[in-house]
Amino acid sequence: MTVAADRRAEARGDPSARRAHILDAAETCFARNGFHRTTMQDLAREAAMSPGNFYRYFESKEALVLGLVERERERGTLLVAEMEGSGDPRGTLLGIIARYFASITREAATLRVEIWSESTRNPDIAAMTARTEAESRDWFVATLAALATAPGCDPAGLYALLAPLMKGIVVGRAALPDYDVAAAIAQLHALLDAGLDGRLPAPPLAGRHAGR
Amino acid sequence: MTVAADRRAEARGDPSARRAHILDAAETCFARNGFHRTTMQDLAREAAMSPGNFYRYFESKEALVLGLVERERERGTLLVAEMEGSGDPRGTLLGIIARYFASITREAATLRVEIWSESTRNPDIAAMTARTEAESRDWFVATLAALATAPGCDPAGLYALLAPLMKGIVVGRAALPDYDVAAAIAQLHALLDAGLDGRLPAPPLAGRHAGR
Amino acid sequence: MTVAADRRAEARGDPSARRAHILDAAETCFARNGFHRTTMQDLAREAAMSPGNFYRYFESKEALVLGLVERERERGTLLVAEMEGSGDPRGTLLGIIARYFASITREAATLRVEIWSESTRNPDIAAMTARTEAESRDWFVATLAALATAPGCDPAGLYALLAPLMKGIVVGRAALPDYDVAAAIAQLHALLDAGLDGRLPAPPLAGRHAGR
Amino acid sequence: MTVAADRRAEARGDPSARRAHILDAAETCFARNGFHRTTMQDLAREAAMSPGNFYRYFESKEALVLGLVERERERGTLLVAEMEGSGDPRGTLLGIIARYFASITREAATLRVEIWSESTRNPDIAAMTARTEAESRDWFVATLAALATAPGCDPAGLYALLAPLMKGIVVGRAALPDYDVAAAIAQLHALLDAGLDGRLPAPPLAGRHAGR
DNA sequence: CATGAATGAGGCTTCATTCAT
DNA sequence: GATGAATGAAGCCTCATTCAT
Repeated sequence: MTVAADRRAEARGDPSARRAHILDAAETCFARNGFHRTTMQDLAREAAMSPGNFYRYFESKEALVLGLVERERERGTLLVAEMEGSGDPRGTLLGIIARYFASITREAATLRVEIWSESTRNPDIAAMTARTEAESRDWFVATLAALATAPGCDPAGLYALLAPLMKGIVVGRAALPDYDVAAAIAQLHALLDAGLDGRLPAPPLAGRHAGR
Repeated sequence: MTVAADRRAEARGDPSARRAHILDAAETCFARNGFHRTTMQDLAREAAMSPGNFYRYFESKEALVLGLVERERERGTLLVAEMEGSGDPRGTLLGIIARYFASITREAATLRVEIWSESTRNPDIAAMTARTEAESRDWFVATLAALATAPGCDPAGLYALLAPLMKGIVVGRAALPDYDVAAAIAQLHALLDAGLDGRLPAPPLAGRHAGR
Repeated sequence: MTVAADRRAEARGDPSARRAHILDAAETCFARNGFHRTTMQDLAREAAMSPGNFYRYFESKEALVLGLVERERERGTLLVAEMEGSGDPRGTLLGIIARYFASITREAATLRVEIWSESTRNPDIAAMTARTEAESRDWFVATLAALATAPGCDPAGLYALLAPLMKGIVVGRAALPDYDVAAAIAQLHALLDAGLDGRLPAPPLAGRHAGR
Repeated sequence: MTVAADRRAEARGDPSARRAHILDAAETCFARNGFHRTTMQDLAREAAMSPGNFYRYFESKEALVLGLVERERERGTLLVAEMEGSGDPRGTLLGIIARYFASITREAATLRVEIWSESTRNPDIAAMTARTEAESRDWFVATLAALATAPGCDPAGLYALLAPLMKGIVVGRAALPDYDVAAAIAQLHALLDAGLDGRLPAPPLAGRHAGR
């Protein structure tokens, strides 16, 4: 299919393709300049579309961020489902970590931090972020439990370690130009192995089950 | 200096007290509503000061964030110096972690994420953040080395684990309403102990040297 | 023509039926929300028609108001002609007054005020309004003259009283939620009777001839 | 006082002078082009003021209309109070009618119709219009009662005639270029005299007391 | 003929910054 | 020094109108 045909197909009818196209542009712009420094004009230029047209697909500029977060969540779900089909649980786990935290581009990391920041101001985004986090935790804990190689492994406890670790790596990637992601990931892998092997000491007191 | 004297100094022209007062207001406002949603009018109200007056002490609204980050860095340096005087290195380490990551309020965490986000847009803030991070790392590595209880302890490697972990805890505190900070901190403490005892496996490959 | 046939004619291309259908929708929308607060999308929804289609029948949104005023004028002419066939001049007069001023709905009154307001901005509408007014005056004066029961009756003078009175009743109906139309109409009827009976004093000076 | 000094006095402090200045500009613009066709830029030009500055004195563009209506109401109250001091009730009555309905400029009439039209859309303006109407009615009825020269005079009934008559004259003045205000006013005066003399027949049925 | 997606000018409003007092 | 009224450049969004299908 030619590019022109592709454009026409996109331009015609299919609203979800249109939405996706807009979200692509928003992703690019927000990652590049941040939500607050991106104007609807910037977006229009990036999406090769008039400003007014956005509002046929999204209620407001804020709704674009929400759409972005939602799409990211769906993509995660899809990716997991896809990789789980491979029948290699450990590979899937490492793959997910790699995809979402290790080999993340600086722009993507920046966008992630931006979204966490918006989460603290916008209830809708906060809700979507919480949902993503909950789904992520459920999957991780289940997967860690399945991969545990020793009875001493505490999947929930391990996730309580992994989750902030992964988030912190994203922050480092975004905010520190010289951040050594590889080193952090190597440490994370070693930690993961140790955890699955039951070689990580449980914390002394209660509180070993993460979150609510 | 008494509080009254302090107030008087502030009421009259002591520029550094004035700056501090303004930064206090900025901290409050930015933590409450975020940088982009705080207007100079908000700031003026919070600081009980005319909007025009800010510009005698700070170049611009952006400079306020920079001032905030700088002050935070100085405060960290001061706090460390103070606590190290106690002659209890382990207590100092745990105290610093508690002060900056464990017992952080939600507002403070939010502000921290906000600043990380701004770091990705504003080179001055990025530089200041990088400097803070470098100083933090140096101190942590030195302190971990001093506290190591076994030859297998790898201070730099341990820091490569602790640093993102702590950042991630801040993100969780800020972006997830139900985040269980206590559980994460308990895990961190256990990890720290294990690390200092050399019970954490080093990552297989190198990667412990900074680089990109 | 049956309703079904009418619908079919409308569904197919009969342009004048199409125009009427559009004007119906415009009347509904403008009465409900006013000219300036009605969007072409609102109109499209009301008329069950695409926005673009309006422009095949009317030049612009403004032209719709003009069309509305014109239709209203024609309807008035028709109604008068119809009622005059009854051979009851007095009944016709009272009927017209009732139809146009007494039993007017609030929405209709609102629309009338809206149109007067637009008259002051749009020359085309002003011209149409003036024409309607002129025809109305001619008919009223002629009818009053025919109904006069005493030589002292001054039809033109009486109309100079009736015309603003009727307009004012419409304004009251539109702008004052608690306006008592019935009371005003009762007064108007009494006034009309008195005028036809020559019991109304002529104004001292001239001034009964139009002109500015 | 020089114009420059005047400008300075106006520019300095006094917010109510500033509000008045803005309302003057709004009155001019709204009368000239109507509320919906006047942009904040137009207003800014007319008021020799930047667009942003309006919002220090009025919440929104709509609030300007409300301010205008309110000021008009207050002016009416003031004017009445002033004229009543003259000790000539009949002169006061005729003066008020002249001032507000007879010698009204076309622009003023246009603005009045515009406001009636807005009344049907904006509850705040509707409330203010209703209040003005109520005060107007109270004063008219009291004044008519005081001026009645015969026991047969029905002040409330007379007002139910006068009120729409006056409104209708305003509509005519605004919407009909050739409207003969003088003739209408002459009729109104004659009607008023007849009413005060008890020479107007009461309407047959009840309903002789206007509105609620 | 009809559609409805798309356009893009322009409206209202906000807010960082300035400057006369 | 300090004030706070004023500025004016954008920013988000709406909506009459067009035009490819």
